[in-house]
Amino acid sequence: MASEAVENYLKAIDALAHESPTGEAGMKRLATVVGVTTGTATSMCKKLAAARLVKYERFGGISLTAKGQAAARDILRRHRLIETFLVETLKLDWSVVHAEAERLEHAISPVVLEALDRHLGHPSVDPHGDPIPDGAGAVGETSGRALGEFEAGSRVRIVRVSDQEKGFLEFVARHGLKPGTAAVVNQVDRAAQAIRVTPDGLATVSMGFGVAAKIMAESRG
Amino acid sequence: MASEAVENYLKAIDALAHESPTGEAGMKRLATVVGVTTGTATSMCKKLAAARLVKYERFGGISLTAKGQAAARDILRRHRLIETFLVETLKLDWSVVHAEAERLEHAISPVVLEALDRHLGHPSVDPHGDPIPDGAGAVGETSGRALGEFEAGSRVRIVRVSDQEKGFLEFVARHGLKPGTAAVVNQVDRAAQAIRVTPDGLATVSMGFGVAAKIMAESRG
DNA sequence: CGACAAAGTTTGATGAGTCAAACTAGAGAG
DNA sequence: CTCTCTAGTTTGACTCATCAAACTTTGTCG
Repeated sequence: MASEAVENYLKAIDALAHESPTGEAGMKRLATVVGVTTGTATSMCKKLAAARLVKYERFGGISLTAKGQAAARDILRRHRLIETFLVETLKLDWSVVHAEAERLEHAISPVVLEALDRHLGHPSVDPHGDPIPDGAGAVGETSGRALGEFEAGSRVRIVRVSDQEKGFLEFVARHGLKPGTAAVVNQVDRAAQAIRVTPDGLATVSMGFGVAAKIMAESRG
Repeated sequence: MASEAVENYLKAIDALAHESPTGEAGMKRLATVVGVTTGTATSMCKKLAAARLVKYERFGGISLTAKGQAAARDILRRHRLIETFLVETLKLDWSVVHAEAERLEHAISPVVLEALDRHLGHPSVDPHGDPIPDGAGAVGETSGRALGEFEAGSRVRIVRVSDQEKGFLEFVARHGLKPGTAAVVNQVDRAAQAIRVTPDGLATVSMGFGVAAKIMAESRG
């Protein structure tokens, strides 16, 4: 198995590549995400390239090889199953489970992981609505559009939140906007860069486009 | 928090000190248990002494300070709660959980640990019958005598097995001698260094004194 | 006592992962 | 076309945990 450090780099490269249009990660961002200096990130990328886990050329972008992708998906599976377990079984607050899973994901063995999966009934998404890769590494499609992209008056169901930042998650939970919740998009004010949403049976919430972009929903007839 | 390596040394010193009449661990045994050379163990002991976790003098025995004991009990609590969880919640075979817990115990945070404790209903012993230290570090008394010390004909209840070796645990499970089981000690043959035991409703088992010394029981009327 | 084995210690080196700081490539502004 | 800024790279050093091998202590047995 890859070391803890290697796993963290792979996970970060995977995430950055997914959110970038070019499908490649930049060294500066990578270093920031992993929490090291750019020099450290550069030398680690060389090692990862030598191990055929990433594609890397001097001053070029960084991306995962097939082998690296497989490893990243495995880490993602561990991370998301652990998060699900922490929320479902141990009843921990979903705003803290990301950090906890970050530590545990490196220590859990395949045997324990599969037992966890069984115990949880083979869930397909984690508490944030992110898909859990299956044992073979296949990841379900991420569905839904950002709340800010709906028309005023749309009836929606929230399916996913795409940020693990504690403050954001607490905001979402406080206003009852967790995945699974039905809601109505009352207003989309392009000039004010803000929207108003009413989750079923709860108070109406206002939020800026920045936040609305991180809450994904699908239309509900 | 102490590093993973440090935690392993503390755990090993604690275990060795407990099983030694002098209450101190020897360097050779310590190195073997931790899985390093004696040179490595010596230098680590110096570091631990500098951190006031162990008492150590050149060519003298090694023992834990109060601070080291507290740390060791904390690790033991994590280890045993995790083992209990793996058996009780995830239904893993008790002969493998020791190794699994060994890895997870270093990654679990206080928040997750206490949630686990709550989920399990604050158990006082782990699946092997070993006491689980409470949050304050207090450890219950280990009760019971070795099976080999009973008189022939004693009706007993098995309370603990004091070895984590896979083959031994499988032997115990195969013959239904897990903690909690009621049994009768049929015969204690001092000359043959062997005993015969019949667990309630199961077949009679023979075992040498060596094995019998690792199965602890208490009298049952 | 003296010799020897076993236990313990020291030393020098290694690999992983990291940082700070000096340096280089490339892209956009004037 | 050059200047400058930013991203990226290189280098040298450091810490942690480790090993192999040379060396020292201690205790035991003849």
